[in-house]
Amino acid sequence: MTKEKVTSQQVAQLAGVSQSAVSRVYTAGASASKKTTAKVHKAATTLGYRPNVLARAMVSGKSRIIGLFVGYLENQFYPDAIEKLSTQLQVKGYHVLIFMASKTAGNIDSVVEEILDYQVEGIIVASVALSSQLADRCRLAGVPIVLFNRSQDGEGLSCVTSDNFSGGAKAARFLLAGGHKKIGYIAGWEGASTQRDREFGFTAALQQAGGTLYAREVGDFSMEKASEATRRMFSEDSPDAVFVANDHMAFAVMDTLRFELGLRIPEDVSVISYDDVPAAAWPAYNLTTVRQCADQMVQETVRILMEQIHSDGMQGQQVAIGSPIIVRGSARIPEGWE
Amino acid sequence: MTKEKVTSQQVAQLAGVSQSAVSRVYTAGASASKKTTAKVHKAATTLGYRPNVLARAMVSGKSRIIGLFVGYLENQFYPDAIEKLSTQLQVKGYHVLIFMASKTAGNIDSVVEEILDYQVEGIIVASVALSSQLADRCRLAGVPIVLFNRSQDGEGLSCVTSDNFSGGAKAARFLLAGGHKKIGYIAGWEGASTQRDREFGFTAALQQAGGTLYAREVGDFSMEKASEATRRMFSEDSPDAVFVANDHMAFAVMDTLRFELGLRIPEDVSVISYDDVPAAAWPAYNLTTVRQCADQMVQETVRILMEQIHSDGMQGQQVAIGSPIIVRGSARIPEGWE
DNA sequence: ATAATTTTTGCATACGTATCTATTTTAGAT
DNA sequence: ATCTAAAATAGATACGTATGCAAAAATTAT
Repeated sequence: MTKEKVTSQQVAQLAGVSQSAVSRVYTAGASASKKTTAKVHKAATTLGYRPNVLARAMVSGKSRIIGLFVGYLENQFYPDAIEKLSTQLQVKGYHVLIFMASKTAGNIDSVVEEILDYQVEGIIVASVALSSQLADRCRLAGVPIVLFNRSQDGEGLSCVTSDNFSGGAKAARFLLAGGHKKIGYIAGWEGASTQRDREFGFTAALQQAGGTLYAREVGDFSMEKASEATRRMFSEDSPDAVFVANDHMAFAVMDTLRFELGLRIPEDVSVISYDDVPAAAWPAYNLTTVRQCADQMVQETVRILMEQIHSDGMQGQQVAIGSPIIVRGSARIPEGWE
Repeated sequence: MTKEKVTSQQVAQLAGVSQSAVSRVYTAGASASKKTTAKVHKAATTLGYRPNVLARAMVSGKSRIIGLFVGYLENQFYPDAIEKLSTQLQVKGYHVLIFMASKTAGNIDSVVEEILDYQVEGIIVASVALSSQLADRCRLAGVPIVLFNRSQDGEGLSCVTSDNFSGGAKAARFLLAGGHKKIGYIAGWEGASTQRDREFGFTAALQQAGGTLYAREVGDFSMEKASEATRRMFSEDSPDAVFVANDHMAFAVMDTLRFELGLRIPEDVSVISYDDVPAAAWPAYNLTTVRQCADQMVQETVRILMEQIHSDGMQGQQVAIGSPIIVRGSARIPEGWE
């Protein structure tokens, strides 16, 4: 490889100025006369010079890198979020270094260390739980963390979620208003705050209406396990409606209900879930679901992260974005539902 | 933020050795006695020291960063590939800095410049075409490029694709063997090599069998446009089979055929496509499709990239991975198909 | 025109690490 | 124990940039 590294030194020489002058031309808010700026720019373009971000990071302490720690991308919600996160951060001059938690030999701890090795200015953790030890480690290193789509009590960590509790409650009220009496729930992975809060909200609203959960199975946010959960739940005394903890599982649930158990949706059983990923709108599923507004969640995540980066010792912020129910055709629509 | 930066200098002091000794302990293949190594490790753990990747990058010229340039993540094939790419590179000690091409204000050129600013050791370009000017720019900077799921003639660029030509031909032969006479094609974005090669292979196999394309519409790899294309194609003299340039569009095509046009699949019309993304296996679609083996493609991509990084002035390599047809239920299965 | 400011500039240094060089220590051979 | 070869070490330097400081130039006020 023909490494031709153009440095500020070379530009300075060609432009007939000092290296520091070149640096100042490329540093926002530094003083440089119009004449020098012009000379430097001309020399820079002829040489094809661009500042080395890494060298800049060394001396300034600002790497312009955000570490993104993500568990898996199978659930469409995450690629969608990554795309939005990356795009928004790109606009602000930051870039995303991605770290997969999943199939790595190393455990979560070692991945966090790897992130810190890159001197990231902030970390976004999506769909992964962080030990308080790791959180402390980052705090000590002065690297702010924002949890995306997970909340965590007691750590003072910033997090952005949808309002899972009220979203779950909305799902319950929708099914109740539709006249359902035997309502089941297929849970996600029980270690997840999203799972917990959605279920709490759902059962709370059921109980408030004098109802109770008719059946419950666990699908672990996996399609395969959701299918199995569905088979168990509908082996006898089938529910007439089921709330699934996220869309990703709901697709498996619907497929199992229709193609294995021969049930019609929503005539025989109503299905409602959570997220509103793109596929939920596909006619094959036409899924009634509680929308998790990725745009707003991303926006808040970026906002908090920027605030934490630019101010010292910020308090953690917990944000929950409103989650509207999107009525489609997979669940019986209550009479006069506006 | 309480910035506590632990440096090799501090470790050296605590361990009672020189800074260069600390460096050598953390550098593979450098000489350090067992005693020193032990002392350094002890001091490092008490202080919580880890080498600064950026500083290391400065002097060694190795950033351990791979730039990933990606167009959009809506098509499930890409998140899947990203996950695999990131995981494999992570194992090799590299990490992925992601750049979205899509909704950025800046054009492709400026994004490539941004990538180079980070002194990446290599670039993977997924689903984006690169001007020869940009390719030259990277060559000049000594940064190897591998095109993922795109090929480009005449540039000497490395690329990894599936064997789109033979894959397209397989699709044609499958439909022909199924007795179809009126075969349509819904094309992807016509600037894409994948689109072109799949169509070439498909029509070549049709012609070899004495057949010809009955209808052709363009869907631009977008679900919405694919739906429109389907409506046009089936407005009169409907085909009895259709090859769709990728799964992502095929879902829209199937939904349109079933829910708008009231056609049964495969009884009224056979649908076959390309990629085999996870959703293709979902019972709602149960799509017969040509598999693009993401695992092998990723493996080859990483292999080529590593070769280019570790050897000077490598020739570009073009790899096409075999693409088997995955028979499911969306297209009539020929008699006696093995 | 001179003095008082402000702006611009070059020089030197620092960021945290790897690596070259010369020196010292250790091990091996006699 | 002495000499030789090998291994380990400390010191110095370099990577490419930003920035504090003092000097120089440009601007403004008198």
